[in-house]
Amino acid sequence: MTRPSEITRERLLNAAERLFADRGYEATSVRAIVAKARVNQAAINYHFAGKEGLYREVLRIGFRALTEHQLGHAEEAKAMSREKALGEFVRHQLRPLLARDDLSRHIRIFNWEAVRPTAVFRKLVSEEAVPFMGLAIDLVRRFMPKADQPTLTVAAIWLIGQCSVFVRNREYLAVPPASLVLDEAAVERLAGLVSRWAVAGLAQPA
Amino acid sequence: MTRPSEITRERLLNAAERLFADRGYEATSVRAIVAKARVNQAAINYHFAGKEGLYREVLRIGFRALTEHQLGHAEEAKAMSREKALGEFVRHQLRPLLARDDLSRHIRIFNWEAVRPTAVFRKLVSEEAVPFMGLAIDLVRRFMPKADQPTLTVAAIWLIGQCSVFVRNREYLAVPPASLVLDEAAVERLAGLVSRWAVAGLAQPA
DNA sequence: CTGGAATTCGAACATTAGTTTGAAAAAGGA
DNA sequence: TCCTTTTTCAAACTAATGTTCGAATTCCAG
Repeated sequence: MTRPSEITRERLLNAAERLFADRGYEATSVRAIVAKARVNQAAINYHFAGKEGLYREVLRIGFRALTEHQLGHAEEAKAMSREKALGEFVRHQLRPLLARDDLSRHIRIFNWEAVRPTAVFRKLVSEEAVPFMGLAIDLVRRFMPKADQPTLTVAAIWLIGQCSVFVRNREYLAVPPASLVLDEAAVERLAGLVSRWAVAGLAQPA
Repeated sequence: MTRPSEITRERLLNAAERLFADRGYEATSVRAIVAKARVNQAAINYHFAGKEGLYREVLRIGFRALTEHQLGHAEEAKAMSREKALGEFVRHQLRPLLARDDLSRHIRIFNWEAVRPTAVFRKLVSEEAVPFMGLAIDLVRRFMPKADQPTLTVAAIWLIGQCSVFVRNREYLAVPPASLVLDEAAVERLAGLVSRWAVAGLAQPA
């Protein structure tokens, strides 16, 4: 495990994660990545055997971080009321609106995948059998304990959909007609609104 | 207005509309379009002055068809209860899940634009000042008559978001874990679920 | 040190993209 | 029919993409 090569690897992963989060896989060129990482053109192919390999690695890191983050919160979520747990979930999903950290970037990359899944992503999901929607399904189950699996899945997709629409349209929330400021207070308010609406929908009698 | 050239134009518009609806603007190549339309490579540039021009025309047609369709239903919507009106709106938004007609393709193209607006789209919207979300805002206003404009806009985005997530992920609803069949009855059921959930969210006291 | 392996580098490669070109063909009014 | 305009066509062009190449450089155990 030599040191200098690790630096190049790390820079590539870092730069790629940001660009993929901003523009998605296809719209991100290897030249843009190596420029941002300030490494040589051929570095991606040397270290990751191509653009796909680099993306696969970025996805893997994202998977790990997200599942870790979720597992870390799964226990406390169980202790909360279902309403509070859903509120936390929504707040977590809307995090990219405010923060520019690793976790937000991972969520944004997965939002791109929700729009048009890449072959890399689908393969990775099938291989690692990641419980991608597991948390969301567990969550909605607490509101609909007697629902069947398809209904639960639909409800989970529905829940995720109403969060991701804001994340994806981030830039357009700030301009008219929405004209949101998107500071901490505003995102908090937004999370509160969406949570209340979602809870009301899920909690109603079937 | 000569006749044979109109045929080529029409074939291009038709083929382009389908491909843009399936894959979005960037992922659709002019070579794919001319192949599907069975016209010459240079035809797009001759008739529409480039790929962008062709797309602009497709968008214009979509705008017109959708606003017409909406205006046609606006009157009856006002006569309905707000719950019924929202149900119709959701059913309309989910139409691409089932039908493969013009209207569905237009909705799907605008779903692509909701993900990552093209320059063409933004220019067209600003030029023609299309009341794109007007109907959705009117709709949610009936549930929240006292809300301010930003809140109404957020609610409208929220409503559209929870429909479009299903349209965009159409292919993945059919496979596990969702395993939906997506026949007429299933889409009807889905529209019913989403409507009820949305109504419950919007109708609750602020 | 030092010699072989690992890594970096600039250049070139093959492919695909949208567009342009100029000649050929078709169309249609006089 | 003739002649001009419109439309089609095959081919080439320019730019951008991901990848490969071989030489140069750096690294590090012996």
